[in-house]
Amino acid sequence: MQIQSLSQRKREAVRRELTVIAVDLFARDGYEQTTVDAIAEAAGMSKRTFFRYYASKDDVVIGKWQTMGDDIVTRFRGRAADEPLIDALRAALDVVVEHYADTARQSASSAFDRIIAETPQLSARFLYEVSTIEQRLAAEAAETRPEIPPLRLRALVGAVGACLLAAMADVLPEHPEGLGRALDHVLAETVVR
Amino acid sequence: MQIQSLSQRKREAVRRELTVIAVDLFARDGYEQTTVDAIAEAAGMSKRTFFRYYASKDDVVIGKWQTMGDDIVTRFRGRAADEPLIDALRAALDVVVEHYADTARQSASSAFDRIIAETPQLSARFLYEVSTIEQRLAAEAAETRPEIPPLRLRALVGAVGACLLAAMADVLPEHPEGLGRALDHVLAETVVR
DNA sequence: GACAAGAATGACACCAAGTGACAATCTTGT
DNA sequence: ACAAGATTGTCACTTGGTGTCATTCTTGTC
Repeated sequence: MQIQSLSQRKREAVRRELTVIAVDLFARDGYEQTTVDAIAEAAGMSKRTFFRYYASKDDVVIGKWQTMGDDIVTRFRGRAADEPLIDALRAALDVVVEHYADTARQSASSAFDRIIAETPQLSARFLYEVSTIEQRLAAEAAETRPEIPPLRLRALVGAVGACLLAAMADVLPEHPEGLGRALDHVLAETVVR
Repeated sequence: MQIQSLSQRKREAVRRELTVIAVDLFARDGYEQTTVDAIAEAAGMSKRTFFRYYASKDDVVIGKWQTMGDDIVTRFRGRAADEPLIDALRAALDVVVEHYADTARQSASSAFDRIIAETPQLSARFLYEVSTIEQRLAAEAAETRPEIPPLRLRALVGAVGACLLAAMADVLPEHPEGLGRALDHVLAETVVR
């Protein structure tokens, strides 16, 4: 099963390299202080070429959450339609839980998160990505569970998302591996089944 | 009780005028298509002066939610500490409910909302403002209700916020006056008391 | 291995959002 | 009327981002 062409794979490699370089600079000098010119120069390319790999400076940092969103939606789609909605959503969010449980990329991941948290512009973009994921999940759920009214659907998905964000804020800085447990706990505590 | 100085009041008047002019242009030509130069010219001032009244183009549209946030936090602060947290939050959100129930400024308000909804950049900023309000509410609640752990606090506030957003999306386009009822309904349905 | 088609790159000019600095003008209280 | 302080305009500048076009690489093919 060959999904990606060779050129696409190369493109992904360049994007990854660009991300590493950029995040390094962001961590060292701050996001706003780091110009796209500086990133491009550090990566040995022109500013114009940088923008052919990333549509904006934001995307370098936010990209991770776009792919995470795709994975979450995909996993949600794999759940049975007769499973209680909360459980299906919780299962889909294992994508995030597993991501943070992976100790290998832990330091890299926390660098991303710190940059996002420190930069209002990026925090806003991040919340927008989250809300996009929620919308996709709600749309998906509307098809598989037509008996649930849209308002209830949106609220439930949003509430579960809020629990994830709360758990992340509470747990990630100290013990990221405890995210799953924290999420289960807070979910049971605040969202009606 | 004179809180505002005369010059501050004048400043507010200019800001309001600027907002009206800008939102008109946004509604007519689109947010991104409308340059700050165009707004400033329409208002008879230089671009530089525009930026002395609003720190960014976004703020013209988002400003409403900043003051709304202040009002929500203020009203929350006025609730008794022994009131169940959900009820206190719900009461604070009456600021929003009342805002949309006011038929007078209804068309103006929906113009704002449409511009925000149509512009990803503004949607992101809007979500950021909402999360700022939630953080303020959580911080406030942490003081008055020290017995509730921070994680639970954040999750509850976030879940209530998600219900508000869901209710707004569901109800505002057709019957904005029904926001309060819809919020009560969805809140009872999805958030654990 | 040469060669043509197509993709990736660089260079350059351009636009729009902000910002800093400074001089000019307008409001004030006296 | 006048001095002090605030408001404004002008101008130059930085930065993110885009359109265009010529140049250079990659390719698959013969």
